[in-house]
Amino acid sequence: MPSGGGGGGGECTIVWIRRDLRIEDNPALAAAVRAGPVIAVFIWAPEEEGHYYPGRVSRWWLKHSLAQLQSSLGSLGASFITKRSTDSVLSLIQVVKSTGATQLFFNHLYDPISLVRDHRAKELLTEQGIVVRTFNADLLYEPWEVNDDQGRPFSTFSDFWNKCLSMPYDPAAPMLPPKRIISGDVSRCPSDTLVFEEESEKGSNALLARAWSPGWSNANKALTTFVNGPLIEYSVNRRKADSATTSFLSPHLHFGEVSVRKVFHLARIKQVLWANEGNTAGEESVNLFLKSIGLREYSRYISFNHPYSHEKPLLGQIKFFPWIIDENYFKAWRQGRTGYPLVDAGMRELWATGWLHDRIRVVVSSFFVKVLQLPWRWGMKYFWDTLLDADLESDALGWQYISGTIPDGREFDRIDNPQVEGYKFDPNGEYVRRWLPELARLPTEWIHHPWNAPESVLQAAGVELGMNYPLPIVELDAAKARLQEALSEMWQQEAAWRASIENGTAEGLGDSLETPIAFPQDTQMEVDQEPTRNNPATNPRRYEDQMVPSMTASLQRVEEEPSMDRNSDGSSRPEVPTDTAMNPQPGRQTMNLLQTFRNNNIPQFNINLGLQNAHESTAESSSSGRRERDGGVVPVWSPSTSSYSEQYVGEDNGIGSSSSYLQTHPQSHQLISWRRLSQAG
DNA sequence: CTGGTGTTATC
DNA sequence: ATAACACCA
Repeated sequence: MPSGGGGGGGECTIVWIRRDLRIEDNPALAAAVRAGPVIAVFIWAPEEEGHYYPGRVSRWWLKHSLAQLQSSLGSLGASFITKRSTDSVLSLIQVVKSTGATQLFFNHLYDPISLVRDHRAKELLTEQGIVVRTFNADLLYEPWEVNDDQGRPFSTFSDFWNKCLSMPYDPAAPMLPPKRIISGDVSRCPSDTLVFEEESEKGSNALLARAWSPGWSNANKALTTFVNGPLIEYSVNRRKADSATTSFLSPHLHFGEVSVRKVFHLARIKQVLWANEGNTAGEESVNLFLKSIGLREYSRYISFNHPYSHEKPLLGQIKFFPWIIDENYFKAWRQGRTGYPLVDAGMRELWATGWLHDRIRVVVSSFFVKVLQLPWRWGMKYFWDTLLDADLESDALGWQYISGTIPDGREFDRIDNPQVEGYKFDPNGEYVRRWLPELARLPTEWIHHPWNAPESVLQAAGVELGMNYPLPIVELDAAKARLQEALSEMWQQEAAWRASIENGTAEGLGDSLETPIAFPQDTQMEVDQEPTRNNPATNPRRYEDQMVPSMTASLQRVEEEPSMDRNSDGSSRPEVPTDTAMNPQPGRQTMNLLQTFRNNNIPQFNINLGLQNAHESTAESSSSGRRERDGGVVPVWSPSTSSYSEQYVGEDNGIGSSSSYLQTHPQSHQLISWRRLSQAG
């Protein structure tokens, strides 16, 4: 061990590593190295995530990524401490005390739980006399940097992204990794052994290593491979359901194994190159790829400005939507037994591999919300549990988009036709045949709508509808009709709610309806039967394995759900002072969030950063240029920063609308405006 | 030029 | 679903 020679009883800096598992372009690490002796710390406290205890494949990734980081840090000379904890902040304090460290540096995160935890970390450690500095490592621009002409946050993606692409200063250039790190003294701060996978999960996890290589250096390889290969064809290939043409960077990016800024810069370099060659297709490919990077940025932006976006719709009308609470639907969807081949193929792939092409994610989630009318949070939770790149902010954005609950989301009344989508994304049926062996012998003509196939064709293909492959769980026409009914009920309820607000009666109606539907509690989350008879029998347990760990974890805390919501509900009106006196339940995670919002006016966000030099290239100048922006502020959501939250009803004041449904429901908008006027006057 | 038809994207 | 866009007669 490189021991604490340089540190000598203190003066060292703790770098708190989280989802920034890299040594390259890691601003907190770089700054710490510059400041003197360094101790890197990783704290595993999954219980802090509440419902969002990481799923099996996600934990598998983390385990391997962490191992690689640890060995890299070790070879640079740094010590790496790992701690098992149920309270990260307390553990941090212990680490600081036992190492005599005087500084704590870490990089920003933007999910709701981190916003609260990191804020608390900063407060408590500052109280202890520790210098706390935090940095932007996860985004091209901090959420508070990207505003419209009036200094307000954008509410649509395209506006947001256009602004990002035309900022007066470029995203910071990526920094090189430190050449050598002097370690602080860790002799009095032992590490805990971290356990990321249960015995029962190991078999299933072994399969993952065939397809994926976690870790920062593998992330760099994946990036290089992509930028030098598939990127140029990205635009042409993006329509294919086969995932072979995507960047495969999302899990790497989720864990911060590679910096988005590096991704951005490398892609941009290629773009300039191709533009000079007159390769417009290549140029366009980069635009499209960067757009998906932009969506990731936007998801953080949304999460920062609306910290409940992972559980509450941003447009509030939807809270009156009569969801169909049907766990059999839910189960059929998870098992890939809906009777719609493209949907089922996607769900089987997700189940088996933890991966899904973005297109297919849209197909299956849209089916979930619009055809099955299941509550979107269930679907999001399942994605969380099963996706290798599960990411709270990105997934929340995705599901809200599909559900039509953000201003630029899909229309409420739009139902995608899986058959049509099937021929679009999988014209030859290869994808369906790969994941639905029971349909493998069906001719392409019928592969996406076997229910229409002549009996003779089905027989020849060995398909028995209702036996080895289901009939459609819901007919599309029926789904359309049912959706229309549900929507008109939603509008009626909304109108009634507004009317009752005006009368000053029935104030609570909206609240009671808004209680989110708890995640299913049944133990039947595991698969109770073989999904298909013909499925490859190579590893029949695989299906069960996939299900058990994650959903079991959610079970343990399902009972907390209602109170959690009450909290979130209270915080949704942070501007209303009378509310502050109510809901005192302290000690709850979300309560902390609530308290933070209320007690904390941290409006120091709109720092003008016009001074940024776009062309810093060395670590030194780069971070000194960045110090002002990164040095002190821990991102914490505060009502004062999002004046435009008024625009959303998510926040209970019933304002806000997407242009698309404005047109179809002008009366609703009038009511809203009227109410707004009456309030103002 | 113009209207008709087909294609594509929508976070 | 639908609007923007391209292409064509």
